[in-house]
Amino acid sequence: MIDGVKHSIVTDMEPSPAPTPRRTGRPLSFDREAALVSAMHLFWRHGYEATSVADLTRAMGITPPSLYAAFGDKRRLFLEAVHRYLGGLEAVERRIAAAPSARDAARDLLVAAARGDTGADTPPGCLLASSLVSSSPEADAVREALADIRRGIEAALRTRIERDISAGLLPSGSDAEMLAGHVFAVVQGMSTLAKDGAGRTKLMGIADAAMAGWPEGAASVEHQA
Amino acid sequence: MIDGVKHSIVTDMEPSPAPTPRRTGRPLSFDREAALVSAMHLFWRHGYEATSVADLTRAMGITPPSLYAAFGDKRRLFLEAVHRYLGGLEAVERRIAAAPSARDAARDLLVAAARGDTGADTPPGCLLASSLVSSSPEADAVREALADIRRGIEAALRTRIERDISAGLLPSGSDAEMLAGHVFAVVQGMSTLAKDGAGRTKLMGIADAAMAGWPEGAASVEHQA
DNA sequence: AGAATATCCTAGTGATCACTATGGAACCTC
DNA sequence: GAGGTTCCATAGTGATCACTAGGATATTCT
Repeated sequence: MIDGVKHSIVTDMEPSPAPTPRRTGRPLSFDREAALVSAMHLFWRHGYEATSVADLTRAMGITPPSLYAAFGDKRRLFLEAVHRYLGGLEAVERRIAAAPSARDAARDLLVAAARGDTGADTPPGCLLASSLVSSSPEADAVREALADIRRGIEAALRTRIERDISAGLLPSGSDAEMLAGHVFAVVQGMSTLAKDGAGRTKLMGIADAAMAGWPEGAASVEHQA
Repeated sequence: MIDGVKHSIVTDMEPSPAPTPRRTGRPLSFDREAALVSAMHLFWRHGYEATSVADLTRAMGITPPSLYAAFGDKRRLFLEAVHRYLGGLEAVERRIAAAPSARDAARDLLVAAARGDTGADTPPGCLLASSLVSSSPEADAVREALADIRRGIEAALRTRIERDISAGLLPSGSDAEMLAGHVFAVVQGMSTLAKDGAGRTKLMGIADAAMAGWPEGAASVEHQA
């Protein structure tokens, strides 16, 4: 609970205060969006702490003062890159909520992770899962912000599962927290496997194996109350 | 394939060259084993890169020259801590090979991970899974050594599964690589969840959920050839 | 005792860390 | 153009990084 981080889906630690379009003065000499994407790729490949500001400025093609003027500091740049990575945090959760069934939501999440972790033009693994799992004390606040995002996505999946249980589409004995936790653990784990060299075929097979235990219709189930 | 790391279970990058008992000279003024355990806990909590030599010497109660004399350097100290963490690398793989069945091996691995990730007197998460997933270029060799250990354990599980398939204890259509990969992904993922705050009850439930899809006896199976 | 050996601590190595003060340059509105 | 505003690059800040000379100290061997 460092620095007053609340357990909300939208973390307290917002990236930058919205880049309001300037009306006067010298215009930006670089493409802010392209620079952000470069930074995202660097964080994606090397993680938060192992990516230095010098690395970032080199890849983004700007000098340190420009980086700080445009993005605040390394921490906010990273969080903005994460938001950009997720295509907007809310989009992920909306997509889970809008899935035809909890099973579809779970499978979509696994397949999207398997694909995203093994893109031909992107670093292996998942930015959200692997860029900051262990941290030094001074990066703990950033880590906690990431954990908050992870917990938010997991909670969205759990909520979706609970909805299907209530609607009778899943056995009433199903444990939504464990089902969601399992799927989410696989998503996290696939990122490490991808970084260790696993390819898309393998991750897709793992997604299948993970879904094999998904409860069938509204029949008997092993965790009966 | 940095620095000639081979894909063997015992990595090229050995920790220290076996602490041979000295016969003359000033004796060690500290408990090498206790110091190693202190270092292990620090790496466990903060990861490889976020743990500085200054942090280590403070926790171990020794000065930098003593650390370097006793353990080589930070990299070798870390790898020795990992070996110590696993209770000897071979022990893990021997245990997998010696399990009564592949199913037992998988379940044991998951339960051991759930327990190990949530010990009352140890940091949350798994040293092997979480201490070095993303790395700077100069730590890549260490990361690759860790990945080698991870792949070795996964391979041991896959081999154990293949044995049961050959023996007819699992459906012949079972895919050993995917089953092992799934279990291993869950093990990795549980570590992140533990670091994000998940407790033992939750991780045990996830272990159950992961095993729910394990193929039954030698009957029909969905991945039929 | 004296020689040999190995560890001890103090103090520092150059390199890199995230980050910024300063002042000139480029754009807007007038 | 003039004045105001904002971005640019140069050049640095002190702190920390992993690591190590150098000389004193403690133990064993002869």
